Amino acid sequence: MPEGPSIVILKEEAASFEGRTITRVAGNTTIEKEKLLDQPVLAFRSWGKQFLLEMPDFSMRVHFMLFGSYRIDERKSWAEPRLSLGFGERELNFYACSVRFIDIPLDLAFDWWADVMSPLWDPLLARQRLRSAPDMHACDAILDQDIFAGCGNIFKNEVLFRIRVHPLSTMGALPAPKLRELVLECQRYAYEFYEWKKQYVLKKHWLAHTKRTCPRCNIPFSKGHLGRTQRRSFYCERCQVKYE
DNA sequence: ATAAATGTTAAGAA
DNA sequence: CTTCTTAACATTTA
Repeated sequence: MPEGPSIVILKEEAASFEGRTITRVAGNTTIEKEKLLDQPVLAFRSWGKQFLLEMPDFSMRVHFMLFGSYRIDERKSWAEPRLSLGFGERELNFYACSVRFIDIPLDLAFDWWADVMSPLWDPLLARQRLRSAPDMHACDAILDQDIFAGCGNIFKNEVLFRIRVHPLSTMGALPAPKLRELVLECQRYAYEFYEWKKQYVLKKHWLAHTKRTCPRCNIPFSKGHLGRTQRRSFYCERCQVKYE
């Protein structure tokens, strides 16, 4: 469940808890969860793949990593929550995630201009950051949370296929219009991802991720664990241009 | 049924 | 002081 748009959906699902006070705390996390007791949650926010609970004097961050999940007003019968927060008769349950306190104001803790789903998202800044890393491969660039907070491996494969850029293209070699397209497509795909995910049709719209053949040329996709990150790439050698 | 996957971080090595 | 490598975490699906 972990890419940026999924966290935005969680934030919206949790919005009805805003202003409520935490009355019960449980879970197998090793952080000092008792600190949360009697705290009013002022806001639920998200930055990239991180879900944030903002309280008067501190905040909490939940990162779902690869396997994390959550339940609202219900529990998994087969798993103990990492953290369970009771709000009177209602509750939020988080499983298999990483939780951590943040002791500085959230506006200072994160670079809000780097989050592709933030209203403050700044494509110019992203382009500058890409240009300052000319040797960086396209497959690593999209996964870089300092540049594209919220984008994950599905983004990488879908965005590069859509803009016809080979994953091993370097940022320095991309023509300016392509670089611009890459940056804009990351944001555009984020909102498509968000809509499709809400309608439970995300996978149906995958053009490259996990696919075996290229829907444009019908030749087999290439697969490989490319770049610094070694995450799996699905790409078409014929229609995705390698700029190097 | 064994492996691999929408991900990150900490620790140690080079 | 970087930069790289490895392991750890943990659940579901193919």
